[in-house]
Formats: sequence, structure tokens, C-alpha cells
Amino acid sequence: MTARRRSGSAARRNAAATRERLFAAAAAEFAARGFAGAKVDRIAHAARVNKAMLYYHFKSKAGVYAEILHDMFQAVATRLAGSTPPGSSPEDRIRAMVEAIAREAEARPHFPAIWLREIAEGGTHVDKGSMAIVAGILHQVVAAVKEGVSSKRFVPANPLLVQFGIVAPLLMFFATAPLRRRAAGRLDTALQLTTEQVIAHVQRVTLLTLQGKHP
Amino acid sequence: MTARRRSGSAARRNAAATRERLFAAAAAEFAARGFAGAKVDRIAHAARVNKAMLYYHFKSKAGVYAEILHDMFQAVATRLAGSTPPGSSPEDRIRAMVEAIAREAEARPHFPAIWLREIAEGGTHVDKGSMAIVAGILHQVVAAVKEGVSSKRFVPANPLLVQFGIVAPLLMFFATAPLRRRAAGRLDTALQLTTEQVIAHVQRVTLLTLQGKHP
DNA sequence: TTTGACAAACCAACCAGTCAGTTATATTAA
DNA sequence: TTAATATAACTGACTGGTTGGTTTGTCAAA
Repeated sequence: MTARRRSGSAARRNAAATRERLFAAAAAEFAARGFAGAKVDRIAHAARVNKAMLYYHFKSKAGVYAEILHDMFQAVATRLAGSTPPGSSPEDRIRAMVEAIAREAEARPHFPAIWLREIAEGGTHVDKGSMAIVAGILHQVVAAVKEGVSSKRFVPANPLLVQFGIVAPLLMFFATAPLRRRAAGRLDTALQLTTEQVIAHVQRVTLLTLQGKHP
Repeated sequence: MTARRRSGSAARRNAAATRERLFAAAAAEFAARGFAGAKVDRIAHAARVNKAMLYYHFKSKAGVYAEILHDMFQAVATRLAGSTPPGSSPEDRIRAMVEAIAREAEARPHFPAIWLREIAEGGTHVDKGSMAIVAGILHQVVAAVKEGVSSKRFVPANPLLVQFGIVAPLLMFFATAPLRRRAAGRLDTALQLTTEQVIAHVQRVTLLTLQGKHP
């Protein structure tokens, strides 16, 4: 036992936990208000610590943000790598891509809104390292399409459009989740969706596009 | 001729033109930096007028923003209304929807980024009037899908997912245009795209989804 | 001479980041 | 075991700079 603490009360000092709370509060704040709209004071308040703690645990406001971005993209890349064993078919790799993004977006509620904003802003805050991870992820789609085409499983298609067809609807779906929850009452029940339905739909659309004939 | 002006020089006073410049500068600023990140001083400077002019011509920073949003959505709605005569087939209405958004996004370069951010933010800044216009646009997809299904032209599909499948890739494509232009050199030529290609692709994907069988 | 279009200067509020301390806990010494 | 010491974790209060918005006055045109 390394730390003796007063029985029945939470630890009053715990650097790792505090850092974690700051990180989570910052992610929520950035997702809801964007980098410029996010206030350090509000993040600290939500994490129940003094603002100075953010500067104790992180380099700066921009520093936390960069770390959140990196963590986000790394999570997708890791999940993707773990779900596509070498030798997977192009179809499976497309399916895995859809699922990896969707699952990670569901697990990290702030992920989609932050990514969407970053796209709107032209990736201003994305550092080299994070950019490399994203490029790596996107490259996998290019590779899968290319392989599918050369093995005659896929009709030729612009990989960038395939990208957008996967990433954009997923991000939009998960980013609008809070909005749709708020409108749940007024919303037609036919418009309510589960993650599974969304994954299945995007997988189906993407593969239809890649395999299908022109209508 | 209502205004006499010094020969060879631009009019020094022209309320309509000034207002227009402010409007355009504000749209660019909001698109590039978001509402919170946008600075009134920078907008005024870009419009080559004093900051006080923004408050002379508009109610407030939020006021200009609301007007830009309204103008944006109104433009899409108007174009859409003009391109779908009563009696159009569901297919044509889907095609028209794709084209209306794409054309208007191309005509107003700030449109996609602003819309994307607004989605990420849960429509915080969207007033009642604009919201009604958006709802009207989105309702047309619901109606087209419903009609297509009941006339056996379409396979049943969740209209919300069809929405996302249309709007999201289009917005993402046009919002990343500046980014892609910047990376033009490093980008594979195979990844370069024209508006026509994008429209055709999204139309094709959407109709494949609505007509196609499960792969 | 009146008025609409404009700018300089100003203000109060806000905000990222800092700093001089304070307190809880771990370590060491006796 | 305990007292003394060290230091990691933390806070309140502050600052310099920024920003949305206002006020007051100027100037061109009718």
C-alpha cells in the first residue's frame, strides 16, 4: 500500500486522476465549443480543480487539444490494425474501416464533433504526428480500393470519394447524436437509429458503390 | 445616375456596397475560424472599413452570423424549389437535392465549413427561421424516399441515413477544397476531382442505395 | 443645412497564462 | 514510532493583452 488515505473519503491528491479529469473535461469543452470557444476556466471548473492545474499537467490550452487529437486518431488506427489481419479481403478491410471509426466514435463521444470542426478549419491544429496517423488510416482505403479493382472485385472508383462516403456520414451521425437526443420527442421513431444500423448501412452503401453497376 | 463620384476613383460612400463587403468578409472569417474564433476587427479590416461600421450595418457579431446562415439555407431551398417541378420522379428529386447543395456550396465557398461547424455545435446559432428552412429541405428527402418506396421504385431505407449520405460527403468535399488545393502538389492526380464528378458520384451512390439489393 | 455614411478613440469584460504561496503525502532520521 | 524534511499536487490572486460593443465627432452629398 503506497498511499494511506482517510477512510471513507476519496483521495484528495491523485495526479493521474486529476490529469484524466482535465483531459476528459477539455475534450467535452472542445467538442461543444471548438478550440477558440473553449475556456480554460470552464475546463478546470468541470474537472473540479484550479485553472493553474491545467498548466501544471499540460503545456497549454493548445497542448491539451493536440494531445486529445492525437489520442483520438491513435485509437482509431490501433483498433483498425487489430481488426484487419494480413490477407484480409478488400471487402473486409472496408468493413473494418467503417466499424473502427464507428466504434471509436461511440466510445469517445467528443471525437466526431472535434474531427468535424478540424475538417472545417483545414486541420489548423493538427500536428505532424497526428497528421501522419490520419494519413495512414486514409491510405488503407486507397490500398483496399486499389487491390479490389486489380482483383476485379471492385469497379474503379475515386478513393477520395469512397473516403468521404465512409467518414463523412459516420462523423455526421455521431456528431448529431446529442442534437437528436434533444429532439427525441419530436423526432419520428422511424428516424431513430442504433450504432449497429449505421455501421451496417455505411458498409452496405460503400460496398454497393464499389461493386455495383451504374444505375 | 443617383450618385456622382470623383472620376477615376471608387465611390467613397456606398452603403449597399459596404454592407456587402462586410457580409462577404464575415462569411469568410466565420468559415475559416468559427463563430468564437472570428474577430470583428479582422472582419472590418478585410472589408476595408472601421469596426464600427459592422455595428452600423448589422445588429451585432451574432446578428451578421445569423444573417449569413439564413442566406445560405435560403439559397439552397430556393434553388431546390426551382429545379423540382411538381410531378418530378423520386429519382429526379434526389438528383436535384444533390445538385442544389453542391452548386450552392460551390457558389458560396464559405457555406460548407460554416454548416459543418454548426452541425458540430448542435446548431447553437441557428435561429427559428433558418431551422425551418433546413427542416423543409430535409423533409424533401423523406418525402422522396417515401414516395419511391410506395411506388416500388426504391427499397426501404432510413431517410436519415439517406440524408447523411447526401449532405455529409458533399459538405466534406467542399469544405476540404481549400485544404486539398494547398496539398495539390503532393496529392496524387488520381485524387483530384471536379464538382461534376462529385455530383455524379453522390447521385449514383444514393440511387444505388435506394434501388440496390443487399450485397 | 441636414443627414446618412463613416472613423478614432474609448471602455468594460473577459481570458490565457503566471506566480507566490499552501497543503497533503512520501521519505528520511532519530 | 514519530518528528523533521522534502517535494509533488494544488490554489487564490493577479496581469497584460484582447475583444465585442459604444460614443462622439467628422465629412461628403443632397
